[in-house]
Amino acid sequence: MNTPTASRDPDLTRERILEAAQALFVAKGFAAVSMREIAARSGVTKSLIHHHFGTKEALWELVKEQAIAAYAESQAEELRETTEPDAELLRRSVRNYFTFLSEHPEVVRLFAWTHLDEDPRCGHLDAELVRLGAERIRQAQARGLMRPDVNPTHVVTMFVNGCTQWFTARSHHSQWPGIGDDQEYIDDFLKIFMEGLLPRS
Amino acid sequence: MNTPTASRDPDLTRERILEAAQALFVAKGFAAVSMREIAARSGVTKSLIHHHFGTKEALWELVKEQAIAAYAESQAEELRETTEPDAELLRRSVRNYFTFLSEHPEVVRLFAWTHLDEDPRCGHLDAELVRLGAERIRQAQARGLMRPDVNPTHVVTMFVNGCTQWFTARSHHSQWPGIGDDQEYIDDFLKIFMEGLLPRS
DNA sequence: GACACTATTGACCGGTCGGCCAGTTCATTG
DNA sequence: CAATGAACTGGCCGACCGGTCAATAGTGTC
Repeated sequence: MNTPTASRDPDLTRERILEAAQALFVAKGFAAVSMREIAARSGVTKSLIHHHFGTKEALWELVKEQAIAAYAESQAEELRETTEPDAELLRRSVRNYFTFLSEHPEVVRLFAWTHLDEDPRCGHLDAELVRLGAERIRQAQARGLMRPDVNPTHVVTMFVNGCTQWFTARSHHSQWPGIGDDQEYIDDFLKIFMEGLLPRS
Repeated sequence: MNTPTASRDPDLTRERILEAAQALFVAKGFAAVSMREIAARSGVTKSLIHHHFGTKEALWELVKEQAIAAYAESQAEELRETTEPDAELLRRSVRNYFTFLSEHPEVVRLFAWTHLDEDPRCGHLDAELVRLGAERIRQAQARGLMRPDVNPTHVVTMFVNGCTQWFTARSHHSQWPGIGDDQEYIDDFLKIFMEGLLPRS
């Protein structure tokens, strides 16, 4: 029988441990989480976590890799749709990126932890994605649809930063007077960003 | 005599402890730093740190407050110069903000840690600064110098985010192909940002 | 039904943690 | 020159840390 009894299901166990570890690491970071906490939350023994994943570091790396993989896959899918590289495509890409982050706060926080660790791996993982995005900007520039006097990679960086930091620093600027919600912010961001990218008349 | 001997100078001692604590907290965050590390780095006993600052949490809060205060003071000084609120003022403000962050990486990192702690205090500390900045944008809009169809607070948020995340996520996008240095990035950022803020013809 | 294998447990290890406290040293005050 | 109080030290506490290990309990195979 390939349906394991409820009492012993290593795959499910691994999954439960990973879920608990992700939730705790996302909330408190690597150093502030103990293996005992993860064990308690996932309902297994600490020893069992070591049995399945080795060290605490290895578990942390796995959690990060999962999040980065989810991010990379989502963005790769986005870029796979080969449309004419024009302003409309860029506007849609920004909106999709923004929506993805809003729906995956765990990715946002794990990225933030990773940045503070100065772990460069997530950088060269999406380098290819950025290269593709920048290439499309370059094409749009060549066709006269966007101003040619800005570095295409900086255009990508600017929109990624504008979206990411909105969610990362939410607790910060949510208290600023007059600030709007997600939709209002990204709408204003796109107004300024897209208008600023147009070629000068 | 009011010049204390070198052997016993509580003010200097406090300062040395604060310096060591800041360096370590900035580099590794609260949870990953031990009181013993801070003691070793500042050349005093662990007990003495407790004597001067109480608990580890209190020391952490003090380090954060110092950084936020340095930031707030720098920006308040910037806004105190009452010039005509036009596009040039905004451009200069962005450059100054960007330069400040590049010269104070410890502030950038402490802000990032604070965001992950979801500590809202830094948000309502600079709320007044943001209010002032947004007010100037509003005036420029009223005079027809900037497009009126964007939330002034979002304009401030957008430039703050664009600058902050550049330094926070440096280890990330420094590996992206074709990325430029600080000056090249902020130049391109300003090209797009300032152009996008102009009123439509 | 015997066997091998792995998931799972609980006890245990050496080490580090933040904090406390009794005692000592020093500078100032009257 | 006491004496008061703050600066400062070293040792200690109980709790918790990540990790190991031998033993147990199921699971699938011949």
